[in-house]
This record gives sequence, structure tokens and C-alpha cells, in this order.
Amino acid sequence: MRLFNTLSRQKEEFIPITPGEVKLYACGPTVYNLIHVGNARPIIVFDVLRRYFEYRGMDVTYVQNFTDIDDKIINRARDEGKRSEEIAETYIKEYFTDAEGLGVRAATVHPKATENIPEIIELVQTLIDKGYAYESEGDVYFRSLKFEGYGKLSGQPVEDLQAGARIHVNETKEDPMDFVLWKAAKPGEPSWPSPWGEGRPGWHIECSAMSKRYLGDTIDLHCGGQDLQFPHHDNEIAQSEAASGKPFVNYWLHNGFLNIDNRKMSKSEGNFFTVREAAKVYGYEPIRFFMLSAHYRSPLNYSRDSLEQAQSALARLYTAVEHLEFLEKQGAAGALLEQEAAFVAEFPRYRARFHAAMDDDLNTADAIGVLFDLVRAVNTATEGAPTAAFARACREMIEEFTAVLGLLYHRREEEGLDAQVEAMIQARQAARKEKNFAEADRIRDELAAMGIELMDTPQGVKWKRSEAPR
RNA sequence: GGCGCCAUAGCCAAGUGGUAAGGCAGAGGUCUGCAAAACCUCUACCCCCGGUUCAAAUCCGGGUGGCGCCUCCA
Repeated sequence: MRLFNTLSRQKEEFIPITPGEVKLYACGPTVYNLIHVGNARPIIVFDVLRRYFEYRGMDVTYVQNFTDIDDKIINRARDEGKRSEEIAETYIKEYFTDAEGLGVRAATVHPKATENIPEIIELVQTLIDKGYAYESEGDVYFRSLKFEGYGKLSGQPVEDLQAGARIHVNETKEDPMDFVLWKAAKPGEPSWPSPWGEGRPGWHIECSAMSKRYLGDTIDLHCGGQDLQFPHHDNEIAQSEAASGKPFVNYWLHNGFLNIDNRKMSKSEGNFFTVREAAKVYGYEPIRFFMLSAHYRSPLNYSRDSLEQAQSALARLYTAVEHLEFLEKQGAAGALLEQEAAFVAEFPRYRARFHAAMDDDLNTADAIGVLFDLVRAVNTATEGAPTAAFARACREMIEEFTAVLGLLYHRREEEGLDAQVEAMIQARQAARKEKNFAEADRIRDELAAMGIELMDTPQGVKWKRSEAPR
């Protein structure tokens, strides 16, 4: 598998540290609000990366943290007259509601910053001991310029960073480039005791500490949005490598932005929709499909059109799979027919194309193309009277792909029809047989009003319940 | 100012040297009592101008337009 490594700015063959194992860390949300659609992009994309590794037989340890102590959380807590723990707890719960809706599997571990304070303090102390950090009036800062190669991830030449007019000079720092590892407590703020007095961790250090604790000094992959490249990820590299003396991360993956009106969707700009709002309008799963319809590093524009297109495309997949289930029930038992066996023999070719797409830097858009090619071929191949075994084989092939992409997870449980509805369907069939189409249509309308849609197929009458958004 | 990204059909979007995947929408057709679904067919001067090459959407140079990071942000 080849992945685009931000560190080298090219696609590289992915070679895990331990064969068959993947250590993956993704920067998770700061829990002070509902996540917005832009936040959902890395969550979905890297969920697919994780699923694909597992599908290919790798053992994945996936760590995604929660930043549960931060200025924004504190501010929100103050505004609402609550404790910051309550705010964090609330939005962690809300995060999981959205993640589950989006078909995102829970990570192996979801560590919280506040549950890793001893590890953070230890790491800060190590950095002080090694001369990479210093205490100043209760704050602790990292000496950025002492770390050779500072800014190497983002490709920011240190001189230009220094020249940047927007970097704030803080009186207590030795150098404007230095960043905070530990913040001295202000009155009324949550704090923990430390060798430098009461305080709380800075943002960057928590990821270094948690990555080290759960995955070790050197990990395979670290993922996040492009906006985290600098300073967050460069700072993580500086902290972790300065402390351990070892490489921190072998492959850095960064997703492109989700735009709205072709501008980055961001909380600070206020031009965002929460996942919750979007899901209410379009359903959760179309959001997921939409995210996977473009390459993860490309910018992607959020629009009503795009979401509606995703809904329609998804409906095509559901229809295909649900029809195959119907055919499984109707079809003849026994072995595959000759032409069916020939069609099944083509499956490895679809699989190879699908793998090739995913192996090429997680090209989900291309992979979806393969999926739809398969669907069309299956729809054609199952015309007439397919055997049950064939319908099943086709369904399983399609679902092998959709499982990797994490799609079609809102398949409805098989529900029975009540006797009355059953009788109405029978009555309509009888009317049709007598060519009393007026009566047949009347019954169909009546069922439609009850939320039952009918479809006449060569294999019999299919029905389904009218749907809410998936 | 520094660093970087993008431009493919009405819309979304793959494709990084060999003559344009896929989805949505639209038109026509097949099937069906009708409908739905499905299937078939149709719809692209690959932003512009040069250059390299037998061959360029793809490589190089120059434009034009758009975006991002350098500050909390996925």
C-alpha cells in the first residue's frame, strides 16, 4: 500500500514497524461543542483507513484522543455556569452519537488528556531535564529553536517563521517561537499540581504523551487535518523526538479541508454546519458517502447538491443489495448455473481493482467506481431467474466492498407484514390476474398511504416500508 | 512576505505519458397492465498560451482564476 507522507511530500510504500501490525494515532476533537461537518472528514476517512488495514489482515491499534481540557472548554463552562468536566463529558457523549451515526467504529482507545496528567508531567520534566524546555513564572515552554529540524513537517523554514509578523511575543518566553507545554493556573480554572505549581497541560503535549503511552516512542501513522500540520504536528514531533531521541512518526497523513462556498468550513469563521444539523436534513450515511466520494487530500465542497447526489447514489446501492436479498429468498436452491459460475469467476478481478484503488493512497473515489461497476454487472447478471446461491454470492461480493468503506450500515432488519397487509397484497394480485387494474391500483394506493411501497418483479411482489433518511 | 494546494461534462468526481472510470441530473429506448427498480444508448475543444515527445488531461515554462497554512481550528 502506498500512502502520501506529508513528511516527504510523496507517496511511499507503507511498511509497518512490526509486520502485520499498525500503530495509528489520530488527533481527536476538543470537546466543547458538537462537531461540525468539516470535523467529520478525518473521522470518516481515517475510519476507512483503519477498516482497510484490518480487511487486509493487519492488526490495528487505533488511538484517538479527546482534548478535554482547553481554553474553549473552560470558557464554555464559565458561560454556562458549569464545570469544565461537565462540558467535556457532554460533548464526548455527543461525539459518540455522531460518530455512530456516521458509521465510525470506536477506536481501540479513546484517551482523554485529563486522564494522562502524570504522563504529561513526566514528559515535560524529561524535556526540562534534557534542556529542551524551561519554566517561567509557572509556565513551561519548549525551546523550539533548539530542536534541530523544527518545522520540518510543514516545510516552514525557521527563519521565515521568525519573520512572521503574526507571532505574538510573550514577555515570559525566551523566544517568540517557543510554545507552551504547561500553563500556570489562573484563578478559578481547573488545575493539577505539578513540579512547577498548579496548572494544566498545553494542547500539543497531550498528543505526544498519549501517543507514547498507548503506542510507544515510534509509531506507524499519525493522522489529522491539514490545519494541524503547523504548529500542532510540528510541535508534537519536536516534543516527542527531543524527549525520546527516536523518530516519532513514520508516516504523516493529512486530509484536505471541507469547504463551504469554496471556503474552509471552520468554527472560528462561523461558516459551518454541525453534523447533527446536516444529518437531520440528509441523514448520516449520505454525509459519509459524500466524504468518500472524493480523494481524502482534495478539498471538498459541501453543498446541498452534493449531499443530495450522495443520497441518490446510496439509494442505488441499497436497492441493489436489498433486491439481491429478495432474490435469495425467491431463487431456486442448488448449485450455480454455468453462466453464474462464470460471472462469479470474475469477482477476483473486481477485488483486484478495488484493492489497487485503496492501495493507491486510499483512493476511495476510485474504489467507489469499482463498486458501482460491480453493481451494474450484478444487476445485469441477476436478471431473469437467478439461483439463490448466485444472488447470495453477488450480495456478499458487494458487501465485501461496502464493509471496507463502512457503507450500507443502515440495512433495515427484516420486518414481517401483518396479516391485513398480507391479505391486501394477495387481493391486489388476484385483481391483477383478472386484469382489474383499477382495483389493483386502488389497493396499491391504500398500501402506499400505510407506508408500504410495492414493486412487481418477475420473481414476485416486493415490498418495502417508506423511508426516513438513512 | 514565506510555505503549499487546486482548475476534468449541467453538477460531484477518478484518471500523473498511449488517446477521458464512476455517481447524480437530463433525453431517448427496452422490460412492465401501469408504476417502481433495473438494463441499453446519448451528452467533455480535460482553464489559457507556449514547449518536450511518435504520443500530454497527465511532463516543463509562462499566464489567468480559486483556496489553504504561517494565529485556536479537522
